[in-house]
Amino acid sequence: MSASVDAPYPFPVPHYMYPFSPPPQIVATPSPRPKRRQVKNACTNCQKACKKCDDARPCLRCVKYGVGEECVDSQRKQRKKGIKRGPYKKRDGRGRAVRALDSPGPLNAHVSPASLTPAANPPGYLPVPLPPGYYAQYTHIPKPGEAPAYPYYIAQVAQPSAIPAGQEGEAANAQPQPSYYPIFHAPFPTQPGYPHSQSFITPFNNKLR
DNA sequence: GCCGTCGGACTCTCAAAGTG
DNA sequence: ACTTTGAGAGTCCGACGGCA
Ligand SMILES: [Zn+2]
Ligand SMILES: [Zn+2]
Repeated sequence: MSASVDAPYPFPVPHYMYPFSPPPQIVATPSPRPKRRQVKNACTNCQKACKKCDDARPCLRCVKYGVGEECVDSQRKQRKKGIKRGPYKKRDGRGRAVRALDSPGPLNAHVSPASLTPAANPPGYLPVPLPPGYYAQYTHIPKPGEAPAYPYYIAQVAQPSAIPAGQEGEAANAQPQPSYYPIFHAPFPTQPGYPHSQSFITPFNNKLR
């Protein structure tokens, strides 16, 4: 069904990844589906509901349901240590395929740089004209005395070169301090009927709700 | 139409095992 | 020390049903 905050796209591209996704007609090939991107930590509400979260706090979904105050990161378990494993199968040459995404990038990273930059587009999608180092994200910037709203922002993210190889800066000290640049605002926070009634079209040419 | 629930496919992370 | 592998732990898609 349609467009809810949970599944806003007609195709499986996370909205924070490909904000200016091209209209369907220029999506060329029936490509293998682009990789789904996950947030590092879903908030407890989204986790409970098994729904998509985002990196902003409060997250889009909590804001939508008016429970922004309850939007907190879920606790992640520590991985078990000391688990013994059998010998590995060597997969070299032709059979090697697992993490070899299509490009011979830096081999030290399990996290493909492609997943970090806007330069990477899933197969079948055209590049979008975003400045390097930016990708779009829904980010709520709370202002004192202001009701929660749904501004769209372009969030500046750390350049890939500034990210420690292999890790996306999950350590607290590696966390970039992004600055946010408002590009435009979705109209509906002040619209009557928000959030439940009317759909609208974002300038991204994607229907959000 | 919206919402909540949930099974399971998918993704991410990182310790163990392997390599030089 | 560095790289590779693979599985644990997590996210969230998509189907479904209930309700207004
Ligand atoms: Zn959330
Ligand atoms: Zn939340």
